[in-house]
Amino acid sequence: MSILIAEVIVDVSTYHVDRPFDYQVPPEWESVIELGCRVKVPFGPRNVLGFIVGLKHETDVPLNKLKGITQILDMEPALTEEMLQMAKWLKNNTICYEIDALQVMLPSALRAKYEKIIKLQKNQTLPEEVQPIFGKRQQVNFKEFEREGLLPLLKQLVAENIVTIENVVKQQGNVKEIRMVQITADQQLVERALGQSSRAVKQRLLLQWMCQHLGEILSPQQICDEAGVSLSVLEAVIDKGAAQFIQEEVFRDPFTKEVSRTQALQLTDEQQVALQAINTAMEQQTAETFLLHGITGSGKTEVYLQAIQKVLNDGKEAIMLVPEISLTPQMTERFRSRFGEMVAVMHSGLSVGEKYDEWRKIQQGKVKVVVGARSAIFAPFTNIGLIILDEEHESTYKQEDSPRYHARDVAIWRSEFYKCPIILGSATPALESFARAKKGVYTLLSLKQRALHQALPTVYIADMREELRQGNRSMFSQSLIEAIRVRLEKKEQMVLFLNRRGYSSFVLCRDCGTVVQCPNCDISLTYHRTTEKLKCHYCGYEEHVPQICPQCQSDHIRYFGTGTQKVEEEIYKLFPEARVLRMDVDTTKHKGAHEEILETFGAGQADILLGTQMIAKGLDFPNITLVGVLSADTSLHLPDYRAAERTFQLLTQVSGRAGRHDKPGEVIIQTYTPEHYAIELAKTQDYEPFYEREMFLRRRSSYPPYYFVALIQLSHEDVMMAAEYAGRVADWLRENLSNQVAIIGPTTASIARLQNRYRYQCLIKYKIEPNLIPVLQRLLAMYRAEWIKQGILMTVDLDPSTI
DNA sequence: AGCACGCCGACT
DNA sequence: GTCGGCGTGCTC
Repeated sequence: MSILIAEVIVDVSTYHVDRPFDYQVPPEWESVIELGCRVKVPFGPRNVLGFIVGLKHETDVPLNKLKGITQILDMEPALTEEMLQMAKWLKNNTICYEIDALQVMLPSALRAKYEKIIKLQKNQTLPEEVQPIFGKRQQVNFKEFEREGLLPLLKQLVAENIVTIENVVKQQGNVKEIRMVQITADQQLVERALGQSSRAVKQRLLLQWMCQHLGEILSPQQICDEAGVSLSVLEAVIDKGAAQFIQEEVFRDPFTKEVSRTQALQLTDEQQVALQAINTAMEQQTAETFLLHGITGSGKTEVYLQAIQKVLNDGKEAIMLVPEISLTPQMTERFRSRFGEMVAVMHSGLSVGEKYDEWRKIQQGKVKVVVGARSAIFAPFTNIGLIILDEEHESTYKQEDSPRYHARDVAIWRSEFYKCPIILGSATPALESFARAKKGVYTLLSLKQRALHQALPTVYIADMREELRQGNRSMFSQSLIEAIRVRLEKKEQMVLFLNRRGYSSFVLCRDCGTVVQCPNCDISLTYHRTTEKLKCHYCGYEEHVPQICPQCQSDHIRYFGTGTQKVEEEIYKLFPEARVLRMDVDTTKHKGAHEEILETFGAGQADILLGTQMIAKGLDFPNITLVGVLSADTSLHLPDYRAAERTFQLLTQVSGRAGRHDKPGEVIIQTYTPEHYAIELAKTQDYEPFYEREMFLRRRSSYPPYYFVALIQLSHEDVMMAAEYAGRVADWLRENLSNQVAIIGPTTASIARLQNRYRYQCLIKYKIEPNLIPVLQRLLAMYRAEWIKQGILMTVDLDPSTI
């Protein structure tokens, strides 16, 4: 009979092996093995993990070269056939290795962990030098030898066959098991035990109790508590055979708090219309993409919830993506209170084990809804009825390293696979999305009214140049100070938003103007008050705050810029009675800190919530009546064609935090460029005028959505080398791409040096270029064959989120 | 990516 | 003569 051959993608992330390798499936596993299983295979001189991507009966590989699979790691395949197809699509459309595409779909717990183990052979004795390492053990980790610098000796020991080296392949996380007790005692056994000596009163008691609970599986603790005996008694009884310990799989529970159930809310007419359109698409099983454009507070979430309810009624599954953890506590709570145990969550705040368990709940069909960040788009459902991307314009939906996928694109791919609709929801859609909706590629659904008919907050623009002219050199405009005072008096809450990007505290010499910079990157160091240190946010470099200027030795050196800590201090100077809650990377480090801060604020235990990016979204508290944006400009002047769009989105999002309930809201935006259209139009929170204006500019300079862009980044330790090869890239692209394509560059990247490497980039703008991917692949081939040896590093990003 | 193989300089 | 430096090439 013919043998079974498996095609395996091995866990080695390099282009040389980015193709399936054939392995023989041992006959006894032929009925077990399935597509998508993880397997252990010999690869060259070592063992690696791999994924079965094909099964066949023939191979071109000569039989003397064909090896067999060593082990099957999954009885139930880790990857579905859909995922295998999706991985191929990802590979071709984002230019990545297939193995990376496969890995990204799995929780990190299932990734491989490789360990080298040194085993002492039987009847062999170790020389004295290595005795202390082994102690009484029969095997030790390779690293222990390495640490002691005993590698030459190890080589000798291997040669003499005293020890052997084994490569073990494990996975990073495991199923959590707890010890339970199964009560198996039959009547006879119990009687016999009871009939014995009158001693062992406690055991007798326990046995009697067990008779009432035959066949049950309980935790040891529970049995001891209920029967009123100690653990040692239970162990004694188990010894006699009246019960036995068994290992039971459990899910680690990431939810800390109970939620009460809620019912569907009454929909407004607009919401009803939107829901109806979505429901129709679900009924007709069409892969339709809806753009749900709803102003802040218009009740998009309620539309999602009711659409998902229909999915559940139809016996299907739903994926709900949210931008990042900032949304998840409030958002997941809302989902759990509506759908209870049917919900799994997936975000970066979970431990490896928790993520694995949530993933298994999805895989085993124990839940029907997943609420999660970007990677949840790969949730292993097999009957998806609806996919939702909330705040679809968020750049966190784009993964910044390989595979550089956009969750929106994956969502569309999966919706076509399952013939189900997608909802892209936003108050400020990405220009690309709105343009597609206007063209009819997406179906536009609009919510123009706030759900509770509250008025939109009034937005006031504070011209900081004017403030400066009037001698106000503080970071607060007069109007903002006044507004804060009023809120404090009225005992209402407020949110102050600091757009910190590129504007954190730095150290500047007042004599020569030197800003202390990172020695490895062209970035100024950020001052951290808590540790009295200067830190580089890009490479992690740290140093103590200098007492004198490193340039001119002056001692007139001081801190500038506005970190959240600085703002907090300023607030206390002006309003000593104010209770400020600061939410930034420093205060949200530990697990659950996010939730704690929001809860404290929600409970009214603070007047002012002060924070960065992370408070811009989702926050929904009735008592917030003022939102202050301390500096709207910081994101406006970044060298990125999306800077204006980002600023408009951000301002609209933060403004939406005010006056969501019965109290009217007010927003104060401080800026040095009040005449900029992104700021002027944020004032009226009117998306379409902004869209028209921005589209005009995009068309004029040939940027998306009119053109597609691809970004090639290149770095080298030596400036000249980096510049030279960046030039070669540009020349080569100009030669090989059609003249319809614009190639911008080479230019220095916005951070010209990072981790001691000089960075250049080329931008490709194109409309239709069928050759683009093949040409880029040839460029990459050239890079891998020659340039990489020169120390060049190059990356290609189709559809970059920042440039 | 690892790991082995292989071909050249400084040591016992 | 040998140990070990890291260039080159392969992995079903």
